[in-house]
Amino acid sequence: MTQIARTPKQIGEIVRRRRQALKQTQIQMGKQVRLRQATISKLEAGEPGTRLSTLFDVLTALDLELVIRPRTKSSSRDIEENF
Amino acid sequence: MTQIARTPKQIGEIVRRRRQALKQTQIQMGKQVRLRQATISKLEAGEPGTRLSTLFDVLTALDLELVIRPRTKSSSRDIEENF
DNA sequence: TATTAATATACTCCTTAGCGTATAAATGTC
DNA sequence: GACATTTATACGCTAAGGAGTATATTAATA
Repeated sequence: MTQIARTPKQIGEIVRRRRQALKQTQIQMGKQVRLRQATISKLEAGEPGTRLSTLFDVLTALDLELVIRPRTKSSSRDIEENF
Repeated sequence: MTQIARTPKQIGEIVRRRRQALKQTQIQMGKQVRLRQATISKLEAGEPGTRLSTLFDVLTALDLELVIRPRTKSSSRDIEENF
């Protein structure tokens, strides 16, 4: 139930899966939080330039929350991969 | 150790506390991930327009990871507060 | 309190998100 | 295959992030 996201692409995937699990369309979601269908499409596609406010709007619509925590041992060794 | 962020401002606070806990300056952090000191300053201040890529860069520098999960009962009742 | 380090602002430039609107391209359904 | 629904793209436009650079403010500390 709790998924780690290390890149915008991963966030997009999580959002998409959740939206589909809730059986909602991008348009329906967009209406709830006043975002265009195109905007949601790009977020799900993993656009790195997506704004934090947009992400939070979407998380709200999907009843998801964001948690920040120290990287776990198992994952922290791939830090360099991001650069 | 694991903190919930529901707004850009809360993310900023979490980032700032973590950075200070690691005894780093905004400049030092910025060098690690090629971000200007000013950019980090704005993120910590809670700029809603901050880009996802910027957030991930910062989380990487601070050895933090982002988790997405369904809202907990205790917190889900304030969803409307975001709108 | 004088000085130094750290953070917040400012200015110009370039790029891009997100808006409205519209349509192409997939995907589903009969 | 035909039609409907959903998602991906496109165009013009406005607003704003982040770059470089520089400086004003605000802590820290001698």
